[in-house]
Order: sequence, then C-alpha cells, then structure tokens
Amino acid sequence: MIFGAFEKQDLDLNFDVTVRSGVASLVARSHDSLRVDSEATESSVDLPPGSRTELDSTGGSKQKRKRSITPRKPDIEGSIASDKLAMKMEEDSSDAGVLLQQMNEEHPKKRVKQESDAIAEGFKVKKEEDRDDAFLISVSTWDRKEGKLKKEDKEESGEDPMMDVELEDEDLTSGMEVDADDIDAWMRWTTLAHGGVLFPPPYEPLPSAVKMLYNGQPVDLPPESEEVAGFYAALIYSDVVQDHIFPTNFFEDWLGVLQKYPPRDDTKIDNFDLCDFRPMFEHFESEKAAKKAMSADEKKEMKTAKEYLEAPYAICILDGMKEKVGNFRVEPPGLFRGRGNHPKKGKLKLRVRPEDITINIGEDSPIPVPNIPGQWKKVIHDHTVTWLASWVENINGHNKYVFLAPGSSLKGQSDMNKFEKARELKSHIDTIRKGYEADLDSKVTADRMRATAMYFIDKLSLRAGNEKGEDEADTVGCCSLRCQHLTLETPNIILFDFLGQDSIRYFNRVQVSSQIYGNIRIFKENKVDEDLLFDHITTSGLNRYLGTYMAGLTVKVFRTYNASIIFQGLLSERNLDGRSVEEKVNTYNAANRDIAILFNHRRSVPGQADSHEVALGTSKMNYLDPRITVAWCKASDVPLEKIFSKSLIDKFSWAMSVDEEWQF
DNA sequence: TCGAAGACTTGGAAGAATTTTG
DNA sequence: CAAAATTCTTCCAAGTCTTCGA
Repeated sequence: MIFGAFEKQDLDLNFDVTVRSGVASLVARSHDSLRVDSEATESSVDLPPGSRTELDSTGGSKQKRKRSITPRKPDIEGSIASDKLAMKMEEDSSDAGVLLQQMNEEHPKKRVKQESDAIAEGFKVKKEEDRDDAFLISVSTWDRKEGKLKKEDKEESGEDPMMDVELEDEDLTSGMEVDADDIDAWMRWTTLAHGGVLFPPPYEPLPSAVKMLYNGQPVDLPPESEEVAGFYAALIYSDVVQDHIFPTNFFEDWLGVLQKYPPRDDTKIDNFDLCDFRPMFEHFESEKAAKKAMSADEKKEMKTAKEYLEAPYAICILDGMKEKVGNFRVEPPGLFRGRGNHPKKGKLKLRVRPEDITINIGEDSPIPVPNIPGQWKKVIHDHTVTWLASWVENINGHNKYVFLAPGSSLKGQSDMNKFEKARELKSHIDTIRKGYEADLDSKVTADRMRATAMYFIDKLSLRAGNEKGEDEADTVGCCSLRCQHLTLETPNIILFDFLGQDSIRYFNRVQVSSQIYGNIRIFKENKVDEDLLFDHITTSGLNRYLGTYMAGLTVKVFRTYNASIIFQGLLSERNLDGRSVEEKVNTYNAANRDIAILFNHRRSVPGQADSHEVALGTSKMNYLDPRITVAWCKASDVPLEKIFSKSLIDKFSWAMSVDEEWQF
C-alpha cells in the first residue's frame, strides 16, 4: 500500500523527465514507523519501530535558551564621535593585521593569535594554512562557549571594561532585576573588529558606439538611465523576461529614472514596444566572450587582484578570534528577480550607499572607512546580534544583513544548537503524537484543525506556512493551505497540489486514515477554493502549543528532527561490509535522495522549461545532522571528502570529533 | 493584542571550478 | 586537448520565528 507516492509524471507539468536514481515514496503505516520506498532501486526499508524514539545517552549540553528573559535591551546605540573618526583606519591599513594588532593592544588578556607574517600579507595566505587555522579557531571558540564553561566566560568578559558598563547601565535603567547571567546569555560577542562592507565599483558608461534604439533610432542616454536600461538589456532573451509582470515593472521604474535623467538628445520614451535593447545585449555578450578568451595567466592575475582588494573585508576579529565574513560585498543595483509569480519582479533595486548602511562593531574597534565617498548611516555597538552591517532594501523594505560565514564559530554554535534541539524532540515525540492523535476527533474545531495540521507537519514535514502579503508571490505552507490545494479521492486519498517556498510545486498523493480524510472533508465544507483550510489556527498559535511540550519547540524543528532521524535509520539499515567506497557513497546518496524527495527539494533542469530534478544539497546543508555523516564515514571507512565539499567540512567543523558510535 | 520590524535559517538559480569524456 | 558534464560556490530571495511598539 503506497502512501504518498511521487509519480514520475507528477514531477513536472509537460515533460517526461527522468528522476534518475529513484523515485521514493513515503510510506507511513503507523505513527511508529515511516518507510521510504525507493522504486527505482527496488529496495524498501523500514525503520524499526522505536528507532525514531530511541533515547540517546550522549545528549549534548542543554543550551540556555537565548533571550529566555525579556529585559529591556541596554542602550547600545553609539554615534560616530569625532575622536572615533580620528581613529578610522587608513584605507590601505584596514586589513586583518592591523585589526589584530589593535585587538592585542586593547585587550592584552585576550590572547589574539599572532600571525603577523601571514595576516599582514592577507591575501597571500596559502589556502591550506588558512583552513587549518580556521579549524583551530572555531574549535577553541566553541569550547569557550559551551554551557559548562560559562563561569570562565563570565570572568573573561569581566575583564572587559565595556561589559561592566553595560551591566551597570542595565541595572540602573531597567526596573526589572536582571542578573549578569542573563545578560551573558544573550550577548553574542564581547569584542568585534571588522573592515565594514565592500561597495561595488561605480557604473561605467558604455562605449559611445553602443546605444539602445528607440523606434529604430539610437538614443543618447545619460549614465544613470543607461545603467538601468543595461540591466534589462542583459536579460532580453532570458526566461525571466518572458512574462508580462517583469517588463512592466521594469519599464515603470525606468521611466521614473528617465524623468530625472532624460535622454540627452531629447528622445521622448514612452512606449516599451519601441525600445530595442539588442545593441546593448550584444555588447555585453562580446564583453563576456572577451573575458572568457583571456589567457589563464590573465585570469589568475585578475583573481589575485580581486582577493587583494577584498582581503580587508573578508575576515573580522570576534572575541579575539579571526573569523570569515560571509556576504561582505554590498549587493549591486539591478532588477529584482522575485521567484515565481512575484508581483514586484522586474522592479529596480537601487544602488546602496554608505548613507544606507548601519555598521555594528565593538566600541573599541576602529570604525571602517567606506571604499566609496560617503558616511555610514550610523554606527552601533549591539552585542546581542551577530550582524556586522545592515541596510533596508528598497523593493520590499526588508532588512538585509552582513553575517559571518557558515564556517564561523558563531554560526557553528547556532547550527549545533539547532540539531541539539531536534534531538531533544526525541524524548517528547511520543507524547506529542499521542496528544494530536487524541485531538483528531476533538469537538473543538480549532483543536481538531491543529491536530490535523500537526499530522501533516509530522508525517509530511510540511513547513509552518506563515501568512503572506498581497505584494508577495502566492505560496503556502501547512497553516496557509487553502481548500483548492487539497483534493479528496476515494478511498482515503488526499491529493496535495500547491506552490511552496520559492514557488516550487508540491504534488503528493497521500493515503491517510479515514479520520484524517474525514477531517479534511469537514474542514472544506461550506467553503470556496480560496478559503483557508485551517481557518481556526495560526503558526504562532501552533508554535505556542508546541512550546507547552518542550521549551523552544516550533514547527521547523520537526523538519530537522524528521530529516535526521529518518536519514540515520536509512543509513544504519544497509550492511556495507565488503563494499567498495564507491558503493558506500552511492548508498549514502540514495538515503540523502530519499530525504530530499520527502522534503520536495528540487532544482530546475537547465534548458527544459518547467522541468525539475531532485536536489540533494539543501537537506545536506540544512537538515541532516552532520554528526550522522561523520560517524558513518568513520564507521564505514569512507573519506569524508567523498561526501562533504570543502565548504561543508568547514561549516560543520564543530561536528568532526564525534566517534563512529555517535547516534542522533 | 496584533501588525510591523528585526534577525536569523533555508532555498534554488546562476556562475565558476573541476572532472569526465570523446 | 577541448568541450561537455558534473560539482561546488556565490548570490540573494524567501522562509521561520521573535521582538517591538502602538
């Protein structure tokens, strides 16, 4: 009895695309076992009952819940005081070496690793050295942050005069009694030095021979409007432009720019159909070709120059440790590429200036100087957040942040916390399942809806499904499912068909109990297609309910939990004795694939419109506890590099030391 | 109490780099 | 060897969930 089968033809609308190594179907027979059938490999595996709830004795340290108390935040906002301005780093000295030196002078007790030779030369650091170093750093920082080391932690931070100031400040200004322990819990760093963000180079006007045509005639555009025209010109043959919304939004915004910066030859542009961007497109193409045709040496030289330019921004010093920064390059202007049917796609994403950017940095660290003219919007010293810089993008008004790289200790710490929380769910899952099963026939509609939603979240790993606005793509998750997204088929089959995150289609035919089936029929009664299926529940209500079972439990934890526990079960079922490394890797990938299919992780196949294949990377990156993989590799003698790329090994450095017995 | 703002994780596309194939 | 295929990295959009503020 097949439950929730992905059928080949369901994976895309018009094309017969082969899902190459297996179409898996999730088979749920009872709440105690989930089965993943891999049709193509003709193998089916069952998790032994109980394996999902097996308790683990190695349980990690209980992490203190971040912000479990809600005292008023200390006033952390700073200003660009004139004396600080004087301390600004000089353009060519704002590199890691200088940052390190400063940190050493100001915090002599925070032993900053002296690597003057390597770091002073920044970009010249050899890759291998760099990696070893990063590994050492993240391990030691991680130790420091372990809950049991908190005492030491406190003593250490006590050495920093700024911490004392913050604490006193808090005690004075808030009526609430907050002990130093609590403050400590939501401080994410003590000292932080960094080089700010790297702005893209200013726009360079096209050669005068390259002009767009309007009504067949070349138009002399000023650089400001030429730049925006160029954004569109680069896309004229691409798929993103082949609908109505994109060009319409582009044209509207471009007309706005043209009003301010009209053609110098007084051409009046008001009809999009008369615009011919092909000369610009061809120019870009030939530039691309020229770049491609460069000799290997030239390419290498350019790369080195780029790394040299970026070196001061690529790392920061957090609590005395060198850490990689993630997205230090400011997003260049362009046309907004919303996914799916986004009503704002094609709109102009403006160039970000220093005046748009808030810098978050340690009080004692030199304030970086922007690499283009201008002053930062403001400089703050917020120890409770992990971002180095932020700005508001103009399309949706959302905040954007510069964070540390995935391999940093800060990110590694959160990542480990995430998986530890998922492991904690193991000891509550039975109670939770009993709870929602009992509520499936509740007389209270809200409870019955919540129970039914929980069933989908638990069994199908659906996302929570927060409410979305009119000015966003119409996508849904569990709580935002509408009647039109579920079709009932006899006997007891539910057909799910909706667009999830990134407008990826979720199509699944699922056999359910008559209780679930009946519930859905009731929830759909007297409603139209556009009505909410679960109109008596919300994501925040659902999360509040989950929180009563386990502190910090939310819907998303179920995804992490399900992915990791099922994956581990799949791996442990295969006896790999005497198999070649290649066969073992194939087994691993098959299990990974089953998870990716359950989670509906897909990517489009280049060239073939609307056709998708299973993507393994997302689950590996976000949902599968890396310690499962490390332990499996050790136990089965498979080099980790066969499974994790360099950047994943870096990201998961916190997980490398588990032994082969380790269990999720 | 509730909508908006804020902070962080999750996600696919595109481009770059590397490996395989012919 | 080149080009095709595959894998990895970068980019930045789109989620989740918490906190803020009226």
